[in-house]
Amino acid sequence: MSRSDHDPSPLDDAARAGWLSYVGGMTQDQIAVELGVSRQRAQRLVSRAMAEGLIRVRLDHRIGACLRLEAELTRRFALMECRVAPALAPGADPAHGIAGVAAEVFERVLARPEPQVIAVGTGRALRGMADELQPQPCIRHRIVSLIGNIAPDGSASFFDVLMRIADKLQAPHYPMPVPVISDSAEERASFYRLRPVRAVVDLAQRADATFVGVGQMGDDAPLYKDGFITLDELRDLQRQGASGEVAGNIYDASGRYLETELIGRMGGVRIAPASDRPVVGIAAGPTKVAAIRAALTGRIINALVTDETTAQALLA
Amino acid sequence: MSRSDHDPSPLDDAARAGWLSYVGGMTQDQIAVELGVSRQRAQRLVSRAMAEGLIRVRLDHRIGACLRLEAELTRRFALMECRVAPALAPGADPAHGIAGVAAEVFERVLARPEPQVIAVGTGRALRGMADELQPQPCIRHRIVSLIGNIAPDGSASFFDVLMRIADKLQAPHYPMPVPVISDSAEERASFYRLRPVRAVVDLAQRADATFVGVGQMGDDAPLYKDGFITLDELRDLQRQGASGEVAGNIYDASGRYLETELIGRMGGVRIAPASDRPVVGIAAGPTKVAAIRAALTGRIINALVTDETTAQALLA
DNA sequence: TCGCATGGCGGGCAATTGCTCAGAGGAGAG
DNA sequence: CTCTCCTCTGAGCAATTGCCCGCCATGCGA
Repeated sequence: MSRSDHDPSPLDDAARAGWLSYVGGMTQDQIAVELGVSRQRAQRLVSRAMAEGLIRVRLDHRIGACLRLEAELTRRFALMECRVAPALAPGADPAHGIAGVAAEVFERVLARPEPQVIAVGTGRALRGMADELQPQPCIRHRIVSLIGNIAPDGSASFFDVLMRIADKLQAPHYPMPVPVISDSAEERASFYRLRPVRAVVDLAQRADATFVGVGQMGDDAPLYKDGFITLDELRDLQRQGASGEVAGNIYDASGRYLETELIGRMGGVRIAPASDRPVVGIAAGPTKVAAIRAALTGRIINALVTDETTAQALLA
Repeated sequence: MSRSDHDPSPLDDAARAGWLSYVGGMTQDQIAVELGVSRQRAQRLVSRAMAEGLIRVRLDHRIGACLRLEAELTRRFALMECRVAPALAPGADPAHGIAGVAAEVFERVLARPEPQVIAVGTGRALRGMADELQPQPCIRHRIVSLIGNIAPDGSASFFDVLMRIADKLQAPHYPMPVPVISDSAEERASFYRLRPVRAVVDLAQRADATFVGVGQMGDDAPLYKDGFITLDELRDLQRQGASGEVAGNIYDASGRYLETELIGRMGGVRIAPASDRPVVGIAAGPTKVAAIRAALTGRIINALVTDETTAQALLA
């Protein structure tokens, strides 16, 4: 087959190989012949296409067991929406399985006819969701960040969820220009006094839908592991009953926000409990069960995307 | 792993196996262990999940060569929209490759904020698109058929595109209660005089977007092969310069509708040329090149989803 | 109750895929 | 100009997958 076109991007070849493999169902030998390369190169291209996330896989069948868990969680915690992804292998990254399902929930919000303001947090699960989103122009919606992404060392973008989502949707987006943790409550307040900051905070607080990860406050709490707080500070929070964290706000086992000097310096927008608009928690994994349950109990989140294993633990 | 749930649907197991395989990336041996079945059964379940269409694969990367073809087609035929899917193996079903791409275009129409009336034709390509659509509730839109689906022998649903789409979208839908071919022009006219029929026809004619297949009029024309017209009638049409067919209306090489006694009996809604709203032709394959080019030339369709090979032929 | 058709199940084998390893080629520093 | 480092390449091999075949259970008619 004469493929006379000059393919400048190396990803083009990968995409083409992935297309032939996944859509065309061709064997790697056939792909190699079609593309005029060696079998090994074809295999590398296909594997690259997968690794680069060029290929998006969705399952159209809702499994009965998951539907039952969704119904039970919805009833028990009076949720506005709930999605349970099938269990993956016990050792696998729990964020991976729920990413696609979370993306479907997000896309449903995008499908609403009215222009939406959508607030997003950060974290591994949100990042996974962003990667699974189907690219589509949605310029009528606005995406706003609930939390700054400036790390203690000044570097940006740990998991830059906002930019990735806005990029896929070509939507206007509003980063939160505030440090995750300021040096003092005064510094935080001075940020919040700035007019542009206030505008973003206002937008976030009146979001039509909110998507957040849920952080746990055990000994390997993300806040501590990512260097936002010290071990001493973590221990102190644990002593005060910290159970979880949503958008940089820490709450106890009943889902009530804690108030400490440290928390007074944290930059995230505080989500008002018991919102009448969906606040979707996206989280799974055995370590997060307590944090998720607390957030559900306190109605900090009123919708949930999780996996089967976590759902069972939440109901146990 | 104790999976104590009773899975009533056999598809549930297939879906779970497919999930573990495609999302979890597990080997069939691991899946077998996880599900507590033999390796062979796991393999059968995974293969079943694929065969039943439970798994939807999309590619997120637009290949440069295809983008160039899209740009050139758009320019040459003054198209409102154009998408070119990468080439598949020469022998493969051309409808398969373009189905996913067509579904993306359709979904973009669904994403419009205003309630849309979407008209659809029939055929293999449309059917493929329907299968690739992502299920999502879109009750604000209406789907209307351009053409009846009553075969000469009275059986319904050759490729019942309308129902499949409406089913996935839970959208109101309007079938066209008219035979594909009536026995006489008078019979056709009497159908069209019925108020419910008129209502559907009106709706179809003012659709905000239209999706149609393109039929060719060679010796193996679908109209003839599916038994809607006889060989003699086909020959007669060919003599009169029939080049293609869209929604049961036949046109010549310059894309002008033909008028014959036979055509006067055909039940499809005639699409007005040069519409100011998108009329998307979904078609690919070497046999269809002439029919597509004619439809483009006559501006019966003003948007196109096709594959690389066909695109090259159209531009040659 | 028996015989036969049907359909699912596991065993085994051939095809396909993924991975590792040694070597080639190219860019950049000295 | 040469050396080194780094990446990419192709070969070979082990793991994985797909498929065919004989077997068994179940259901239906005689």
